[in-house]
Amino acid sequence: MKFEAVTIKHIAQELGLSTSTVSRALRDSHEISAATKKLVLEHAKKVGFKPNRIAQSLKERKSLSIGVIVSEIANSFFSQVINGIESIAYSHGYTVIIAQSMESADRELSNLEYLTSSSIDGLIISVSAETKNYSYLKKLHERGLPIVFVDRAIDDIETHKVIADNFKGAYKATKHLIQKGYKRIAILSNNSSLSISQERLDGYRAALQEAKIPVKENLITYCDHGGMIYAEVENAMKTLLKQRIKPDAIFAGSDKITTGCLKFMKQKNIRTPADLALIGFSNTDLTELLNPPLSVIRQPAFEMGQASASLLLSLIESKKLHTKFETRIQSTELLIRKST
Amino acid sequence: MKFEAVTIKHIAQELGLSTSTVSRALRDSHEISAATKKLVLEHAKKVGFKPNRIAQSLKERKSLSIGVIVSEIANSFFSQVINGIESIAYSHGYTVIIAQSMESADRELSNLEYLTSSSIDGLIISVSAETKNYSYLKKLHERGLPIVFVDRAIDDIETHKVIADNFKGAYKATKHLIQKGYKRIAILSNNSSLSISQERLDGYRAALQEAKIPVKENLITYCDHGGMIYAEVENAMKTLLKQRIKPDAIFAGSDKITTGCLKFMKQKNIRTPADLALIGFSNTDLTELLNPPLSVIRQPAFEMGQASASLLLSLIESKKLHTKFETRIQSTELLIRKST
DNA sequence: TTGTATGCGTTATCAG
DNA sequence: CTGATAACGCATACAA
Repeated sequence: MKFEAVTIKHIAQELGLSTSTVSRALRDSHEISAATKKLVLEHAKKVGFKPNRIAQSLKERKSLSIGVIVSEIANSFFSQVINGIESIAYSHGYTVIIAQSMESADRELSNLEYLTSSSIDGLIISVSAETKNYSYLKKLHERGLPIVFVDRAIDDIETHKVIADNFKGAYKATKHLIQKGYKRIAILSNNSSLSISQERLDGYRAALQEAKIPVKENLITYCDHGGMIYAEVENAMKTLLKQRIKPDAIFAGSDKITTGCLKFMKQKNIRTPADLALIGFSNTDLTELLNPPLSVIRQPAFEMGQASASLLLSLIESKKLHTKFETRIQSTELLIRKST
Repeated sequence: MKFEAVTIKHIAQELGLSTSTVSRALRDSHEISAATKKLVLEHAKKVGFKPNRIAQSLKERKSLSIGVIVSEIANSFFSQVINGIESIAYSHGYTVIIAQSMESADRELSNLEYLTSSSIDGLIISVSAETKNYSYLKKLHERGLPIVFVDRAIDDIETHKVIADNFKGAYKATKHLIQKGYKRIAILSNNSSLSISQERLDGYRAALQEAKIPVKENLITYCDHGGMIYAEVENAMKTLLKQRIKPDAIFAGSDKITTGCLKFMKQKNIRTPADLALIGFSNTDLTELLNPPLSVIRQPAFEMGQASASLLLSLIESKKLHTKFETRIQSTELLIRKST
């Protein structure tokens, strides 16, 4: 900050003490007399002293701050995750530094370099859909940076991963559609290189196979940026609807894809479920207000954020980030609503 | 970060140079020979040198980071604002530190104290609905901390304020309801101590007065936490609907209040606009997908975030934060949709 | 063109 | 119990 802040030195001068005495008094050291402590503490409060965290960080080699990289803040799933992270971090005296990759591997890398130039104690990341080369991230981890993955993880890096049960979510959603009598269930998947996409596809396939419905490859489409670009969804839908035998139900593989589908269907005047059934991942609470309300798979985003932050803080404090590695899975709920 | 990072000192030793030479070479100083520069730069790249931002901050007395305090991250309006802020900050090499007040004055103060302990170069804040005492904020500003208000400002503090045209937005929305023939238009306002609430109420009153419709105080209700607590909205709605002469239209004064109203009406099976018309502030794109689509007043949240960040950065760089003070108003759009 | 010394604010070590 | 001093990593005024 530009403005003149009160430092330990000022207090020391004004009180005729040494900086070390003041420092110790402020930290409530046992080797300082009660009288001096009282004097220093009262004066410090009076002049509004706040220890300079930057100087503390430099000395202690930690910053009491954690970095968070998500694909997009203005995405209800991620904003809820961040909310959870912030709530835990706040209660432990940590600052949260936010960056967004906008699904770009370049931006992700640049954010990574920036955040890790000795200014964060740990990192929570949901990798971008575009990321193929994670050697930099891996190197950071090997060099000792505590990392926790949330939602989108990299299997190669052995650390905590906080992921919803994507397989089960997708399985249940698909099964639900099957039970409703739908036979030609198409899926608009997120980028195929993401682990969550694979898990969701697996769940989708499993449900179909269980019902002895053949998995048709032409009913599987991909939105490489997770629907962040509406045209992706539009193209996928158009392709699907152009086929000789059209799908009778759609399974949307991400939050943005779900809203994209809704938008598309609205535009084309395709009613759900009458003309085409729709189900998808979604974390916005407005889906229940639609008419008819939309059944969705909701991820426990807030809780996932909280879990990631707790795990990260424990990694930071224990410093044993390679020894006890575990994956936490939190379950996803399928919210069945009238429409689908 | 815990792991051993490469410092200037290491490079200097390995190259048999002094730290100052290395430092200057890295900063491309003109007083360093091309040969040395090349040597240093190449070696630095090879060993993956990243300047320690904490040390730089301590030295330069600035941190290249800005603090952001909003009431709640997982609120579409604010997450869009943050998105805008981050996009500008990123392109200027600044880090964004996020904190949320959850509409609590206490949390706001504690966040403020934390962020300003010499670790941010400037602050963008949307004050909490609960905040009455802003003396701490004012003191910070007087002591030289660059501040920009976004959406919710404090008039007393003379600095940039990025605010949508709330008066016009509310005026247009109310006028629209009047033109549709509604006569008993109720308003669910945000906390009355917020400037935006007053502006919106003024717009509401102006439209009514222009149409010679008397302003009835019993049609004006307040949700003190801006609808963050659903019970607030529920109570307000129940109160309104219990009156002898019920309102025929509702004007919701914030994002959360709007969704709260939608939820309430859904629960009680009150159709809009058939039973009760609804219009409100909202920044979620799902409102257009409702059936019928909901007319809303949308704030240019992303742009407001961008504007705040630009203004803040100019304040930080010019350092003349008290000399040229101005308020930027960005207009709000009223999205007229089928339903209302 | 390069090196030496100093300080940013804090804490820790070592004396006193 | 308290004080002087060094150190964290970097940048710069001052010497050379």
